[in-house]
Amino acid sequence: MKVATWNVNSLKVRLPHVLGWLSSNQPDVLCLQETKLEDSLFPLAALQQAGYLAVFSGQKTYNGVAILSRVAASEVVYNLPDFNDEQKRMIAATINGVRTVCVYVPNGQDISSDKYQYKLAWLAALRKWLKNELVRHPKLVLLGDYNIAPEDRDVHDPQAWEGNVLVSGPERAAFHALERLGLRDCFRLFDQPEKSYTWWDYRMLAFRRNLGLRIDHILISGALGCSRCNIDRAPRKLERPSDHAPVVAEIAC
DNA sequence: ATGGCTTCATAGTGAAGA
Repeated sequence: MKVATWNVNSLKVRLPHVLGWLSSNQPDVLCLQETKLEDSLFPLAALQQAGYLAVFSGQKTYNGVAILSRVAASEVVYNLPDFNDEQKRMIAATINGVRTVCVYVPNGQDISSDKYQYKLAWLAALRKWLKNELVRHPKLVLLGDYNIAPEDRDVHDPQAWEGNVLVSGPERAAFHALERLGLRDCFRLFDQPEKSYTWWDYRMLAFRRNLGLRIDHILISGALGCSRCNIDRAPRKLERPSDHAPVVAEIAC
């Protein structure tokens, strides 16, 4: 099963890119983040025409997540249970017998801000919920924009980023706590090119200079295997791109 | 260079992202 995750930074603006990417790559599942669309505006018809069904949880202006799939999704959960959250950042569904969890982890803005505390609380709630979810669904994949670069090699300039959100100790500890639930980072199961990133700032010609971070990830539970995982930089080269690139993995039961 | 883009809300600028 080919699965992918992509922070599209507005599905309204990026719909042509998404449709083009689906057509060229033919994934079984594509998780989207930052759709920035109310549910009533979700482009179901256009996606259906491309051969995909969708479940989604969106809001105006910010956040919003969706799971596109060739076959129907079941047992859909919207938002983290037991975590009071206005922001639409999680959707989970079972597809082909695999529990598929799509997340848009808070950015955190700055380690001194309330948003950083919200980010850490959100990650703790995610971990707590996943621990139970893994008991009920041993075959589980967690895809999304984690807004965490797990290691220094995931950062173009670790010194410049030191002390910043996305790389701080507590955020990385939260990522490794997910790994301690038995989840494995598909990307690091294989030899990968050095300086592999999934996000590049729109400013400073960052993409052209490859000044990026690897913050979008696909984690799989122990009951699943992975035969391939890569970052697709192609959509980042298009006109009016998202600032994130898709991550793709081939997983098997 | 505490930002050099981009999106979205708006109707001239400001928040937020990462």
